[in-house]
Amino acid sequence: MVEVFQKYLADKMPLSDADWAVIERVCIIKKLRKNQYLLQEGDVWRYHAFVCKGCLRRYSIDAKGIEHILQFSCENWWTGDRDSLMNKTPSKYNIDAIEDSSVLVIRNEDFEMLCQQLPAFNNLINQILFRSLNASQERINSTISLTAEEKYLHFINTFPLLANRVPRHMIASYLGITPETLSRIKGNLSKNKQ
Amino acid sequence: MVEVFQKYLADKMPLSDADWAVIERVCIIKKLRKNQYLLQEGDVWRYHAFVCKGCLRRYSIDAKGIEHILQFSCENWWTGDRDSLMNKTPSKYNIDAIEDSSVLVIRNEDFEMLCQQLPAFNNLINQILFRSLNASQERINSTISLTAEEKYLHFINTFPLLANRVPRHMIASYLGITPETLSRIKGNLSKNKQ
DNA sequence: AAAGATCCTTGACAAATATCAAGGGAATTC
DNA sequence: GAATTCCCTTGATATTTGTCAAGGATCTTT
Repeated sequence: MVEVFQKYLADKMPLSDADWAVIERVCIIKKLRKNQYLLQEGDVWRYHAFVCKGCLRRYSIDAKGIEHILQFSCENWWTGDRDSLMNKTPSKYNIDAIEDSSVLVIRNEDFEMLCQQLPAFNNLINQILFRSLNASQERINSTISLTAEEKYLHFINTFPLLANRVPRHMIASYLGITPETLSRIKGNLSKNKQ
Repeated sequence: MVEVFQKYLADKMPLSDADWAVIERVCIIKKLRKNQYLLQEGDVWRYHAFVCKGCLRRYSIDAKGIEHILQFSCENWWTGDRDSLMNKTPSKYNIDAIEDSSVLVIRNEDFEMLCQQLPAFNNLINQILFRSLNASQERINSTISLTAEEKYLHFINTFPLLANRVPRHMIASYLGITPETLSRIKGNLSKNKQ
């Protein structure tokens, strides 16, 4: 499974055998069954996590017990809770597997060592941070400016494979609408397409 | 005006006279009048911008001509468009001043030089990035999980000074609701407080 | 000081979305 | 294979929010 990570890195940065040896040494593979937690609310998160296979979701549970999905992560995406990681505070989020998954995790101290020893790795991580931030800002923009229907269309255009892979009620949660509303939107779109 | 930036840096990292001399050399101060643009949609953004005095907002305009405010930035906050900056693409956003303001900008190539020459500066910038990302994620979470009233309460609790400083219709835009809805929410909250 | 522009609130009505309930089909578990 | 669970859709109704219009207060410009 670590080969997935190796290929991912090699696609994005120069990766010598020596570099890979340093990285491989600190990689830990976790296999998760469907519905199994990677992180539970209240725990302190201590890793950087890369999805080798499968799909995860990060969500919060509000005072009424309703789940709100903040993020999906499938192959080649990163997941975790940087706030808990950096501040060493209990996380407000849960991360669990939507299907059986394999996740590669690296402890934060090992990760920082990699960033110091391997400038190309550090640059890659900085780029990923930038892209994460930009994606977050773009998502805020679409969340405050689009109707529910526009949000759904934006989602299926942006993540077509994901849209066919996760349950509709989870997509609804991610979009901040109810499953019934999403069902009606899909019905309306089908009607108009004919 | 650059002293504001100097004090901000000194509060957050060790800052020798030599360090400050290197930084001061690449600082540019821009004075903006109320409503004057720092960035206009379609332009390519080329700076990192720090607000020394005043208040700015970053917003998009949708297909119907409606403004959606993504972010406010007042004293000691950073602003800009990293997507446009990094990809050298035309920005989808506008940034303008809500009141007369002074903004310190640094060209990206100078900024990168500072990050390379001054490790403490680089660390500070990384921390700021982390905090920006965490704040964005937290905002997405609250945007998909809270009612309009809860959003407003969250906003005035999180940014009490800002809430008294920017027009209500801009707060409504930032929260993704209409000014009329915000007015009714405020009225309801006043009624319930009695 | 007056005129004009902007901000904000309120009323009436419309539209979008949520809530609740029910039921059918598919997937999962035993 | 049967029972159970989960997923999804649909109908009816309630609630929240948006739209449009109007008017008063405040701020800005002349």
